[in-house]
Amino acid sequence: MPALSKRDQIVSKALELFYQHGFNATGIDKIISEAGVSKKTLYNHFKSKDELILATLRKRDELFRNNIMRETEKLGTTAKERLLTIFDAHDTWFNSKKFSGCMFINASAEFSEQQNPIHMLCTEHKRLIRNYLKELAEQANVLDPDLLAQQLNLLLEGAIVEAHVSSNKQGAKLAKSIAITLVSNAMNEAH
Amino acid sequence: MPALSKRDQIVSKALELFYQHGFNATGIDKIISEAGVSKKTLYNHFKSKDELILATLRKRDELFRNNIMRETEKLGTTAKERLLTIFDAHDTWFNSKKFSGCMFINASAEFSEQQNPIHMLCTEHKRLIRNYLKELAEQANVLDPDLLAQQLNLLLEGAIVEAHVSSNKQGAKLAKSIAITLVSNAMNEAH
DNA sequence: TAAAATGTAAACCGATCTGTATACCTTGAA
DNA sequence: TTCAAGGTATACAGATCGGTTTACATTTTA
Repeated sequence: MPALSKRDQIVSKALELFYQHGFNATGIDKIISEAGVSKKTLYNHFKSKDELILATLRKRDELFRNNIMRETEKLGTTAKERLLTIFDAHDTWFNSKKFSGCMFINASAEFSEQQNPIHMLCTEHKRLIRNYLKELAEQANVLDPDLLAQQLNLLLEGAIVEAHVSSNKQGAKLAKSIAITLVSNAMNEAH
Repeated sequence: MPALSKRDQIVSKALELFYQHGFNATGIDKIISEAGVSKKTLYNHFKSKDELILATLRKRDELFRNNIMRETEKLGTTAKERLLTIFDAHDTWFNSKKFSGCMFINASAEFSEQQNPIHMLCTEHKRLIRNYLKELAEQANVLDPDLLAQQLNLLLEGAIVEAHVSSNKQGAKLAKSIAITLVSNAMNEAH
């Protein structure tokens, strides 16, 4: 049995190509030739390119959140610390090779209709990130966990855009410094 | 003489189509048929599709910044006020019909290589927005205008992404509430 | 009024797109 | 050992892509 199933080979390569070059700019022929798989095999596993994109983004969501959460929780011990170390985790990501922005922001740019299943998956990804922040905020016992989660999420998204569009690697640190104030205020309110 | 030159007809329609459907997803044939112009005319004015995209984004930059600055300065009188009314101006934009995110963030998603001229134009647009914020901050006499400009710019970008990816129309108000704190702190430091 | 510039419509180019079909091969389990 | 499942390679379909060319019409200007 191979290390990766054919399906996983396809998704893995699609993940790489879609992320680096975009969705409309990446053809099926390129994916199959680089994945070393026949076209029939691809269409046996996925009904259409859109289905492949959806499967790819689902995988990306899983990998990305696992990575961010692992890194965040490695760098901070308490929930309060982790509300800030998530910015350091993003900093690491921004400085990684082949960083090309947030794949879900990128997908939303190409599939901008709100009702498009691909766009809806992007919305869901952002909700899950916000929900992770909310859980941390609840554990940190702040007064309004939902508000703090929304605030920090907005800072993260601003930092991601800065990092990608403007190649500004200071975005994460800048966002973190604002976050420190917000977390501090949210804690004081709770006491 | 017509109200619009052929060139302007083309750019105007390209602006609409590229914004709504993306760059790679919008073909030259669609632009010329909707603009009511022959293909030869388009290629007389633009050497290639990439050149048309560049011209379109230059026009978008001009229109967008004019609109945002006019609205910001209509809603606020002093520079300090305007550091906050720019968030209201964005709020109005988010709630406009056919809002599809920031065209420059969208373009950066499809042309993600840093050295690509299209990507570079997006970087420049963001720099000009940040520069406008810096000018306002200088006029408001804050201690570190450049820092405040970077902070507020990051908030604006976070709000834009929230508005587009998550259809969250509260992003502008959320960002503004954070901005109030930042502006207030920046003013105190200066006295 | 004649010439030059700019426009149109449409055919055409070769490449590429998503998706299907055909024919053959390999592999694992009954 | 046979047979079905799932793999390969390749050709093909019909549409569309960016871009060029041709032939003709209109407009502008000298």
